[in-house]
Amino acid sequence: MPELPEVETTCQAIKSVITGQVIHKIILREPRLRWPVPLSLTKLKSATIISVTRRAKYLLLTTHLGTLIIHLGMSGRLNIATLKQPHQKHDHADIVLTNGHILRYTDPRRFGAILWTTTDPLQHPLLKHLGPEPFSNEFKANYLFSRSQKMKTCIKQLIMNAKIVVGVGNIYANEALFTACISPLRKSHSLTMIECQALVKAIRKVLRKAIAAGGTTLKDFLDPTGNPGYFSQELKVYGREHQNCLTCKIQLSSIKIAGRATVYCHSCQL
DNA sequence: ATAATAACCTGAGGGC
DNA sequence: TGCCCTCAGGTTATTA
Repeated sequence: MPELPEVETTCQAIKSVITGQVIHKIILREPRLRWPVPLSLTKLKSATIISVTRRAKYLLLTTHLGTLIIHLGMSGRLNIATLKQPHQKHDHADIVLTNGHILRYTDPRRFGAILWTTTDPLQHPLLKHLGPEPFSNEFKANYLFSRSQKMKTCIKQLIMNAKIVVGVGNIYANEALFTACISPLRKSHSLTMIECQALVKAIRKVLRKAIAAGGTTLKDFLDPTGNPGYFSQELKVYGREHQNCLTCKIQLSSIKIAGRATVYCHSCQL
C-alpha cells in the first residue's frame, strides 16, 4: 500500500490527533508481523507521545519512555478509531489513548512491523544504513551521479534502493523515470550528470505532487481519517500498460524488472 | 562486496 | 460455485 507519500499522509494525519496524548495501553491481537511485535509493549502505559515523525517509510512515535517504530509494509494502514468501534479482521494492534481515541494498526498481509526502542531510533539497525531523504539537501544530482557510476544495476533498481535514496517505491519509480524521460532499463552508470539532475528533479516533483494529493489509492489506501488519495488520477505510466503514451501516443511498453511491474514509453524514455 | 532470488502473507481477479 | 494460477504499494535474508 504505502510508498513515501502515503506514509507522509498518514504521518501528518495522526500527528495532530496523537501528539501530546498519553498512551493508556496497547492491545496486541496478532504479534506475528514482519518481526514478532515485542510482547512487552502490552505493559507500556502512561507514555506521553512527544512527537510523530517519518524517516523513509518508517513512522516514529516518540514517547518519554522510548520510541515506537512502525512500518506499514505492503498492506498496512493506521487509522483513528474510538472505543466504540469493534475491531475487525486484520486489526492487529490498538494503541489506546487516555482521551478515548485509538490508533489502530491494520495489515492483512502482515509485512509491516511494530518495534520498540529506548535509544535513538535513527540508530536502529533497520534505519541506520538508509540513504538520504529525497527532499534533503544531500540528495542532489552530483550525489546520484557518483553513486550511479559505481553500480551496475539498471536505473530503476537504483532509485528503488533505500541505501541510495529512501521512499521511492514501484509506482513513483515508474512515474519519475517517465517524467525524466529516462528508460528504466538504462544501466545506472550510463547516466550523465544532466540526466541525474533531471531524475532528482523528477523524483522530487512526483513525490511532492503525490503528497499534495494525499497519496495514491489503488485499491485500499485510506488515510487515518478514512479519505483516499487522489494521485492515481495523475499517474502517467503506472497501471496504464496497453494504453498510449500521453506525450507521443504510441503504446506503452510493459515489462518486469526484478519482479516488479514496469511501464514506460520506449519512444519518450531513452 | 555486489547483485539476483526467495521468502514472508492475504486477498482479489481471471481462466477453466 | 470452486479450484488454480498470477499479481499486488516492501524489505530482509539467502544464495551465487
